[in-house]
Amino acid sequence: MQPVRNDIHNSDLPVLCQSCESRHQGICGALTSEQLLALARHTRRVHHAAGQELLADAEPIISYGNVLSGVVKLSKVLEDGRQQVVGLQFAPDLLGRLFASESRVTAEAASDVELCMVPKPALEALVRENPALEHRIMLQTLRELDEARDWMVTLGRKTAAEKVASFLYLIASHIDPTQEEVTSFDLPLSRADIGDFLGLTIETVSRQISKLKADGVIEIENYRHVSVPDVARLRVRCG
Amino acid sequence: MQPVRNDIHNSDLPVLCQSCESRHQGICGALTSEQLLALARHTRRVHHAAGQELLADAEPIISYGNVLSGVVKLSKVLEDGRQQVVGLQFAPDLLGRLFASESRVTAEAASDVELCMVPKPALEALVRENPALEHRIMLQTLRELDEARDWMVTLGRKTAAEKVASFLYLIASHIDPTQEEVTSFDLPLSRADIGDFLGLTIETVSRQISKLKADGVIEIENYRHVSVPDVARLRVRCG
DNA sequence: CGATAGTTTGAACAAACTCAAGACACGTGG
DNA sequence: CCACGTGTCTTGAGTTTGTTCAAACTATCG
Repeated sequence: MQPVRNDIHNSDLPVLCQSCESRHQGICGALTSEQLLALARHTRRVHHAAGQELLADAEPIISYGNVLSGVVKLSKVLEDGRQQVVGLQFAPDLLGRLFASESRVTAEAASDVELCMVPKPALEALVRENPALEHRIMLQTLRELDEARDWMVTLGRKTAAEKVASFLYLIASHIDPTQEEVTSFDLPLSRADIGDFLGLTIETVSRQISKLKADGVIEIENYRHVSVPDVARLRVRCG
Repeated sequence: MQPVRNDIHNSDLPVLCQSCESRHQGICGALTSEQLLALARHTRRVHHAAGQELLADAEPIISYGNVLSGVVKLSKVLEDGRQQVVGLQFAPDLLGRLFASESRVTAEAASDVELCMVPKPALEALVRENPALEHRIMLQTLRELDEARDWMVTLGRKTAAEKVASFLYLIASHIDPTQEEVTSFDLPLSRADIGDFLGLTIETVSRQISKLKADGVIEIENYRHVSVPDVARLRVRCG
C-alpha cells in the first residue's frame, strides 16, 4: 500500500488532501478538485491529545471537523453528573451537527486525534450550492442513526457480558477505516469511558473483561492492548 | 380552530392535502402546489389498526409513509427474541429510511394509525429534483438522531422510576402535534411495549406506574388513560 | 523511590428480574 | 343476563445481576 493514492487529478489537489481518507469514503468525495481547492483555503489540520474537549454541550459550533485519525467520544450528562457516551466517531466521520447553532453533545478526543477543521459558514455555503455534498452528509447521518439504534438494543436488552463483548467487537470493526475487522488493537477508551458507553460501572466492565480473558476469547496486554484470536468467538458473545 | 386552515392557494391543493399537518410542519411543506398536485396522484391514505406490521426488519421498502395520526413503534429484536423499541414516530414524521433498499427496523402501528403512503420511486425522484425536500428530510433525520441519543441516556443511566417518568413525559410532549404538552392522554403502548422501550420488564413498569399514582404524580383510568395534574412534578422525576 | 492514576478483585448490598398468583376488563356463548 | 375464557395488568416473594464500598495491584512519572 503506497502512502499517496494515485488518482487522475492528484496533482491538482491541495497537498493536504492528496492522501486524505475523507476524499475517498468521507464527505470530500462529493467535491470536484476545484471545490476542494477552494475549501482547502479555509481548512486547517489540527491535533488534539487524548482527553481534550472538542465541542461542549449547548455551546455554539464554530467549526466542523473531519476526523482523520483517532477516535472521538460523544457524550451527554445528567444534572447530577451521570454520564452516557452516545456515540464514537472514527475516520472519516464529520464532527458537528449540520445546521445546528449549538452542539447537542459533548465531544472529546478519546485517543489522540487528527481533525481537518472547516469553518461552519464555509461548509454550509458549500452545502447550499452543492446538493451532492448534503447528500453525502445525509448518508452519514442515516448511518449514525442506524448505529445509535443498534446501540439502544445493546443498552436496553443485553447483559453486562454481552455489552462488553459488543463493545470490543464494535472497536475491532471500526478502529481501522481501511479494514473490515482487526484482530489486535489498542482500546481508545478507559474503563470509565467504556462503562459510560455501556451503562455499567467500571468494576463490572473490568470483571467482564477479566472473564473474557479467562475464557480465552481475548488476550490483554498492558490494560489497553487487546488481541482477538478468533473474532467469531467474540461475536457469538454479543447476544 | 377551524378544520381546514386557510392558505393563499388552498383551492389549488389536492383535497386530501388541504387539512394535512404534513404540509405545515412535515416534509410536504417543501413542495410547491404544483409538486404537491403531481405527488398526490401517487399517494393514498391508508388506515392501520393497532398492532399491524407496517415494515419488517431486513425486508425491502416499497413505500414511504407520512404519519398523519396515531403512533408508530420502531423496534429491533435479537435472535433469542429479546426486543427493544428504538423509536416512536408521531405526526408528521416520515416512515421508512430514505435511500435504503431494506428497512433496518420493524415498524408497527402502536395505536390506530393513518398514513399517507408514497411509492418509493415517486418520493426519491422528487428528492432528486428538489434539494429543499431532501433538506427537510435531513432535518427530520437529525432530530431523530438527537432523540435516539437522548433516549440512550435514559436507557443507560436512569433508574426504573426515572425511565417510566421519562416515558410518560415523552408521550405527554409528543402525542398531539399541535400542542407542546398535554395533561391528559391515552397511552399508545401496552405495558409490554413500554417495557421494551425502556429496557425493563412488564412487572417493573407496572410497579413504577403504581408508585407514581400512589405519589399523586399521575392519575390512571382504565389502565390506558393518564392524567398529569402538574407536569413539572413529572419532569423532576425524569432524572 | 514514593506518589498517582488507572485497574482489578472481593464481599455486602440493592435494584430489577423471575416466577407465581390474583384482579380486572372485555367479549362470547349459553 | 350471567358464566366463562382470554388477554392485560397488578401485586407479592424469592432470586439474580450488577452496584457500592473497600482494599490491593500495576504502570508511569517525577
